[in-house]
Amino acid sequence: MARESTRSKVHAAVLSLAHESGLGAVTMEGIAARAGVSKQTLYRSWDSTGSILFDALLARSVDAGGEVAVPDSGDLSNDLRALATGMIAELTDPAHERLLRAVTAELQADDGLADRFRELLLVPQQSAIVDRFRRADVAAPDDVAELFVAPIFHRWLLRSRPFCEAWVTAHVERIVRLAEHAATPGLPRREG
Amino acid sequence: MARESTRSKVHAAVLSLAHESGLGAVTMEGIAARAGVSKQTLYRSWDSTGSILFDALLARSVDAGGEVAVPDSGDLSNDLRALATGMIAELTDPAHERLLRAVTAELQADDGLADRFRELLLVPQQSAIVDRFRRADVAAPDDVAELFVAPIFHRWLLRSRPFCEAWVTAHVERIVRLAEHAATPGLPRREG
Amino acid sequence: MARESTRSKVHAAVLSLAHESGLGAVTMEGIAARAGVSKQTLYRSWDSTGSILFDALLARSVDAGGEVAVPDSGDLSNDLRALATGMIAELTDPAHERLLRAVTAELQADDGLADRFRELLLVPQQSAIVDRFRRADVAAPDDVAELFVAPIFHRWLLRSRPFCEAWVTAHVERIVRLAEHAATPGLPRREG
Amino acid sequence: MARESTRSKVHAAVLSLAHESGLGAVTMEGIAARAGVSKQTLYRSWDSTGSILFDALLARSVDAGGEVAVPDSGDLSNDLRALATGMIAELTDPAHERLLRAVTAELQADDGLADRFRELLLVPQQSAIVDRFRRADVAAPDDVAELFVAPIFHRWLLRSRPFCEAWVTAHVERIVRLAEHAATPGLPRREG
DNA sequence: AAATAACCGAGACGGTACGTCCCGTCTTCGC
DNA sequence: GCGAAGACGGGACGTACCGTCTCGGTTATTT
Repeated sequence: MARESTRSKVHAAVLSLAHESGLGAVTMEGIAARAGVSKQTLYRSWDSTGSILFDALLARSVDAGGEVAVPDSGDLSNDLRALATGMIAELTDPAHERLLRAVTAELQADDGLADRFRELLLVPQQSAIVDRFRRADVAAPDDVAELFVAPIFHRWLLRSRPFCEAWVTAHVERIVRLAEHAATPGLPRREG
Repeated sequence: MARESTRSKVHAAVLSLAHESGLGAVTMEGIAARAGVSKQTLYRSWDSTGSILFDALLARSVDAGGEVAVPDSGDLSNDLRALATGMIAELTDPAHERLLRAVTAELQADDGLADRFRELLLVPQQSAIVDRFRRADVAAPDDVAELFVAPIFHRWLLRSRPFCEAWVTAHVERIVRLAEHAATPGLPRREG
Repeated sequence: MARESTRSKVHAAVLSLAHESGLGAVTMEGIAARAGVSKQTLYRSWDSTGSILFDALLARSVDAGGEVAVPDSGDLSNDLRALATGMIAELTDPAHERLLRAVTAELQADDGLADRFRELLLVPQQSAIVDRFRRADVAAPDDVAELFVAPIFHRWLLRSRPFCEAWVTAHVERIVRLAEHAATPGLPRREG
Repeated sequence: MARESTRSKVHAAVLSLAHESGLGAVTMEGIAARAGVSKQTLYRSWDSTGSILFDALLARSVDAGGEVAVPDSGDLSNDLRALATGMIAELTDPAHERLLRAVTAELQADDGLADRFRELLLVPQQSAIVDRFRRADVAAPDDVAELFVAPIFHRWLLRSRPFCEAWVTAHVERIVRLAEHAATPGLPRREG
């Protein structure tokens, strides 16, 4: 398997290409040229630009300390607001956005990639959020977490409505209200 | 602009190609060949396969009676359940899914296409749903409608979790509960 | 089929490449680049570098007036000497040799090319020589012509022995002697 | 230099590849794989597929008893006919032809290979034939031997005319006639 | 017998060329 | 005079070999 130096050269190349020239400019030949690597070396380790892109994202995420840090201050509202703000910041960060959209686009056509994406990035991240709800004794924490996260992705993926501070506040408030009503009744809750 | 017969031949060609051979097989040359039309004719009316695909989807949607029929029986829960089931059925219909995913993927890279998509397909559909909530005197009907729709798209786009009947029921119940609490208080509601 | 200007650009390119850089440097990509032509254009009209090379040689030969000029002064010895000297000059001309060797090498591996080569270049040339012998009333002119030509090619192809003036003279003398003995007896011969 | 077992494995590999898959299929990588040898081992001992091919042919020829056996029954005509028939059989033997053509093709492009080929295979073989003519007291035995051999190679290399029994007979007869006239006059000849 | 070197298999690597597909433009020719 | 048919320059695809270059794991001495 690929030498470590090769992998990192390739990762750097694909990230810079995706960032500066957009999605369509990410080609196997372009990556090879930018990384100073032969095409065969790419094909030995990856089977598509999507794989490389995903691998690069994953490596970066691992380097960056790995798991998503879900804040847990005891105040659910504040924590969710911070979380939402962070997610939005990451999704709309000009340095990342094109890259993330590229991967999302590839997911639509490549089932294998979608599987890896789900298992390695989506599930861990979502689990962390679910745990935060569970710690707040929310019933059906999976579903509530999804309800919290989905509108953010929806707006981003379908560009249906722009993000704004007011909406984040209102959204968090709605989710918290829902969570309270869904909280297991009769049990002392760690937080109010 | 293209002759009507040309447009329909092209629409038929692109739909059949997308359906039978997958996303990658939709090329300008392929469409031209399948439609019995010259490439120049395609380029005169469209600028990418995404445009053609989108145009075809739009035409089909118009032919099919146009707007999404949001049920309005007076029973919000039943109506939402029917609506959700219908959306899920359309999104996962093997005859359409590849096509819809193809367009979604193109949206990530093509801002102009994303704009047209939002204005011509997304907004009308979403408005109809918002209207349904408004008719039920739900406060912030836009946000609630989004909260209703987003998890469905989220599951479909990121393939995060499969669809199942039980989830639909629970999801609708959660949305309705939220809507009730958000309903403008003090006004007689058409439904309970 | 290819535009005439394309053909001539390609011919010029392949001839110059073969001349200056040797046999191995003649590649489809190289020809395309040198000719300012796309690879697809080459593949539309030819299936190998050998075909292009052969086509170029043929075109050049046609442009140059076509058929081999076999001298016919009435003096068989002198004519044969001139013919042999001309053939040797052409085969060893530094401007052509690599090119001719390239084609000869390709003939060994490509039956179709060998057929075309034989029919379009070899047979006409050989026929002209046979005719010269026939006009001298030589019996079995085909075989004698072959006996005349073969050693020249043999030395060239297998590099068995170098060419020199003395050998040419001796060779021609031997062939003429053989031809005289083989001449149809009892008939007045045009030449002695 | 390579271990003897390696050499023979490589020879076997290259011969079988050339035989079964044709000239183009003989590659360094293919030979290494077939022989169960690393590429580096090949490059340590040879510099091209042509070298290996030639080396294999040479080894085979040495194994087979080495020199060409030129028949010497005392009857020049019969001996030459046998010799010609043998050469033609070898050249057109389906088991060898592709291989021999491959080497001949390589000779056109590789001067060093051509030198080795001439010295190690061609000269010894040709000398044996020259000796046969010399024993028959033929004058200029080199040239006559060449005249005898050249048409056979000519027909084979340029595929100019097919081999047939009648031609062999006529060819031998012509050569013998020429040889008689060229025989040193006034000396008793060992044969008539 | 253990130490030491030479050799070898395996195969990653930067490259070049292959032959194909599709891009978007431009030209030709028939209805 | 419009439009199909398709040639054209170009760029990327994925593959096959090239010749070079480490790697370990034998072999075969050499001590």
